[in-house]
Amino acid sequence: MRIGELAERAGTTTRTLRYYESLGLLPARRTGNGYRSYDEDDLRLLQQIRTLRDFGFELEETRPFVECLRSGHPAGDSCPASLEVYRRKLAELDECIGRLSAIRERVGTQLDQAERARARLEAAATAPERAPEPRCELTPPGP
Amino acid sequence: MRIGELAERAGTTTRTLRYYESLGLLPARRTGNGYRSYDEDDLRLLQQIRTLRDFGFELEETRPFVECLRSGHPAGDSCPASLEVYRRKLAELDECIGRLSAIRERVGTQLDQAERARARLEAAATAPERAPEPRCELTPPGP
DNA sequence: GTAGACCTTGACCCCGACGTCAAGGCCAGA
DNA sequence: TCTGGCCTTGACGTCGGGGTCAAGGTCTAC
Repeated sequence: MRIGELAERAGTTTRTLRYYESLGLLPARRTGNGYRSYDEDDLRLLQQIRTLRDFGFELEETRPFVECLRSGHPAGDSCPASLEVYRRKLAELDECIGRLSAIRERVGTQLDQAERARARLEAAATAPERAPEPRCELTPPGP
Repeated sequence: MRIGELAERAGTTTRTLRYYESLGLLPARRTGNGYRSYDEDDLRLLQQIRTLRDFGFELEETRPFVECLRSGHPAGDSCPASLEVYRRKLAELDECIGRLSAIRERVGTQLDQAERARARLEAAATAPERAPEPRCELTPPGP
């Protein structure tokens, strides 16, 4: 199948497939006229990539899974390297959730205090204290 | 005081202050020779901005707090607009934490299954199911 | 008068994962 | 033959929050 069909079947765009190819993540064979040519196995690789991306994996982190599938394993996570990525991701998720929860706590406290201050029609205290270094990206997915 | 001193006292850089000025977030007066000139109030505004940024607020989200302080209120969160931002942020945090927790769950499950499959020396099942649309940025803060 | 420590604006660079042209090649149907 | 729909490569834009020059102006101390 050609690039347009693969993109459609995987629910993505041709631009994305060319980008993956440029990373060496999903190389394509070529037909006589230079068109990219894909088969059902490529679709499976692509689905693996998209699935992991939906889980918040970076593209580079999907590479072990793709390699694993390509080397004949039945699932992308049948290989040790993939399991290692899973574990790293779990740790990352835990840390991120922990940070966000701590911030949530502090923001909630600030809101409570500020609301009470307004309710009492009193001047609020000074600015909130400086947090040590809590940064996880919070921005929701772009349009 | 001039830009260098303000930057140092706030623990940031002159570049950052010029950037904030370009956004209209922290405008500066000018002395005769064109140098930027700041006072203690500007330091307070800047501290408010940095504090909120440490909480993961985007710069635009700090604007209501800064406006609030500039209009004479004792704290940046003394104004309704600021409280509104607090509430939005709380909702955002809750959603983000929820998403990440759900993903954590799924990744954990995947890992368990894959590990058990390997332990049994059996082939794992097919690729993990497609998640609906769970994207929070997970990347840790840059260096 | 001159070093050097500050300041000015302008411009380009970074990250990730693509989106969005632009200019042109290939192929099928009417 | 021509139109329209695919495909190709290449190059630039996006977003946030600044970093990092470069070329030059200003002030203070010696």
